[in-house]
Amino acid sequence: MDEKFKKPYDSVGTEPRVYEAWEKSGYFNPDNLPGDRTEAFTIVMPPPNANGSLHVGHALAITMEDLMTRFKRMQGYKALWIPGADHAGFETQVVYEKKLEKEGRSRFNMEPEELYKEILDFTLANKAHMENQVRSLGASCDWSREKFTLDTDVVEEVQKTFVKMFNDGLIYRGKRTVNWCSKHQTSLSDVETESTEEQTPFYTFKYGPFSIGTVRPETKFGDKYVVMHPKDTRYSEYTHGQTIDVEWINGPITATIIKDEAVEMEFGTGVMTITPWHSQIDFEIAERHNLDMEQIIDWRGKLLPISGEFEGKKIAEARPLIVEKLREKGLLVSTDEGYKNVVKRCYKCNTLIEPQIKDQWFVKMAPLAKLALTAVEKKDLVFYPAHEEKVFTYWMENALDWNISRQIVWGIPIPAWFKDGEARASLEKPEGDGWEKDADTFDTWFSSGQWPLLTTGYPDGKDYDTYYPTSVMETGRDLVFKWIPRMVIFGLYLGKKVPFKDIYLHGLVNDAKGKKMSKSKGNVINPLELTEKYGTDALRMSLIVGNTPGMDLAMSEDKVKGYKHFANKLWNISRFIFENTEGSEAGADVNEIDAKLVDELAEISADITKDLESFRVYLAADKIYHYVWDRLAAEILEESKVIFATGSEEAKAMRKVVLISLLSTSLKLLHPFMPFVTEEIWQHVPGEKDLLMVASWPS
RNA sequence: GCGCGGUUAGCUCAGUUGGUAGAGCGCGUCAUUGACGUUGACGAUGUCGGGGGUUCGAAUCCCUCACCGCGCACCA
Repeated sequence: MDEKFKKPYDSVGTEPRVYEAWEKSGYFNPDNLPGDRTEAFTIVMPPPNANGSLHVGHALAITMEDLMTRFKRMQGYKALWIPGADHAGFETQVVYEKKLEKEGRSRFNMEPEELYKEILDFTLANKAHMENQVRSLGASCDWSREKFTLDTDVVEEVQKTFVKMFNDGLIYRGKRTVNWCSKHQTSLSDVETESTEEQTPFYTFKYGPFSIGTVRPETKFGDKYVVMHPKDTRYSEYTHGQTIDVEWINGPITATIIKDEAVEMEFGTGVMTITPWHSQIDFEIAERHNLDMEQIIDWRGKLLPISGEFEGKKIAEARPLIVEKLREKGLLVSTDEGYKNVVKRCYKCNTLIEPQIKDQWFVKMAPLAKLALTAVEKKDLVFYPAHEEKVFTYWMENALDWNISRQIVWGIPIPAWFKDGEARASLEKPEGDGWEKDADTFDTWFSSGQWPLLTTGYPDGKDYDTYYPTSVMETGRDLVFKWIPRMVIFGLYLGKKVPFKDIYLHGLVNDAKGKKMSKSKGNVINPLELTEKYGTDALRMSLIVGNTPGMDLAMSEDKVKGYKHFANKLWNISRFIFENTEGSEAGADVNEIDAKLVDELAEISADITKDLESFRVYLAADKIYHYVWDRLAAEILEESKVIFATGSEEAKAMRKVVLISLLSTSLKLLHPFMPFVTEEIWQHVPGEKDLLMVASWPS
């Protein structure tokens, strides 16, 4: 028996050595796997954002994906797990801008090329760091197939997709309302904004013969349309298109009556004026009636000359002054301080989103969403937990056209060209003079939405036929309406098949008290500190056991500690077995009692297999844990002590054989969950030569 | 406002097709140098959120209410 079994299990000394052995074996790459393997099992790693360190949520994802891959690899599949990294356009640019800010710099004083170069260096350094963290979590992914969202071939394919969609009429250039962040100077998609309910004073002003309500007096300078419901009898004396002269903020204006059903008769006075440039609903009304639209607030969030004396003032500063002016003019009817309304903020900097009209590229969602809905109906997509299907369906049924233009440098350039109001999509500059390149980049989701295709070599790479569609998508629950639909849509549109069948969604990892981790609360747990202290296997078990899909997990250090004890328990079980079975090997005949022990474990193993195949990994892990501790250690080993002390030579010999068999099977069953300690012990099991990671699954 | 989830032991949570309530941690008593400084044995604590229904039987299925959490939202 090896001397090291006389000491407690040393995870720190073991893990890097074992990982190196795995990597050297080449088995992470399915092309090198032993045996005759025909069926593929593929997982694409949700590419972590290459702009920071891994958090516990990543550790959970890596663990889940790794255990699925290891299980299938042992079952004899061509198991492929493709790692990657995401440049994470806007996210990374925000991180980098904060860094610049600390250094007293600003991106607005930099040449775009210079900024791009700096962010690239920053990202690549983070990416390398992150990959090592993924390794330390035991990830058995095929590094030779790793992809980065800014790899040349990825960029090219993403751009081709844009051109194809443009030619298919699925992408259009449009002047439409966008979510504008005045701090970051870019438009944002709806999922990049956060809506919060806030208390804002609600003002009612006199507007000619009407009373109109608003929470945003600063947008009202150009309001020259007054809108009411066509069926509102209170205002039946006014007709659509009629003009009236009213006294307003900066003097008299001529207002036009508009009748539109978008107005709620019950709300306020049932009359409103509209600001099409700075409101989605107003924009829609204006479009229906072909009304003028005028910008009131500039891209920096300051008032334009139309505001007269308020020109150049920021909204927050101008609002009370405008209210005061209207009051002095006798136009303020009332102020409701307790009014609550929903405002949108930039999800990164919390700046109030200013709706603005801007020329952007939009993806026409309706026909694509329909593809996704059909796939759900046909059960081509299966959600774990099942109820997430409803969330997915809701989003697909209510999909708004998707703005994919971003006014930032950090991203994949949009291959589009403009000349005299004409817009073209093309990888090359169109023929003729005067074409100007679109300076915008794609929304990150436009590239990551194509990730299952791009990582498997769409459209004609060597892996594409074998590994697309992939088998499982494992990711966070919050991505069910952000990332999943986009992958499904691109998969169906480009690849003609759903990109994956099973969708496993894990919940959030919270702190021990169940509170969301955040830097400001100071309760963030660094996974690598836990692996140093308790071992990666212990961390992995603590993330899996009792963690049902879709449910949030409370992460307590005690739990991790408990599984460190378990790793050591397994270590000592092995020590006992190795000490008492010198010279024996599994495979010889056993008596009836011992055969029953083998059968018992075979039954448990079949049960665990079923759990794993049905994504009940939390049960599978718990079952093997209890077998090893409560059955193997507490009962079988104790009873073996008696046999070794007082039994016949024949009984002793048979018991030795069976103990090796039980240990060997237990190690296999535990391997997907606790790969390091099981692999380390496996190397000392008599008769086993190859790595445990490629041993065949017990049933 | 709409939607989704949760409510089970002190804490964190399991409970897969309805069949006399479970785990880990914590707590209490005792034992133990043992394959295990990280061990073992025994033990206590639950009207399974409230109410109603279906059923021979409900933590589990249906209805309803309450509270907690999350997501979405163009009522100015």
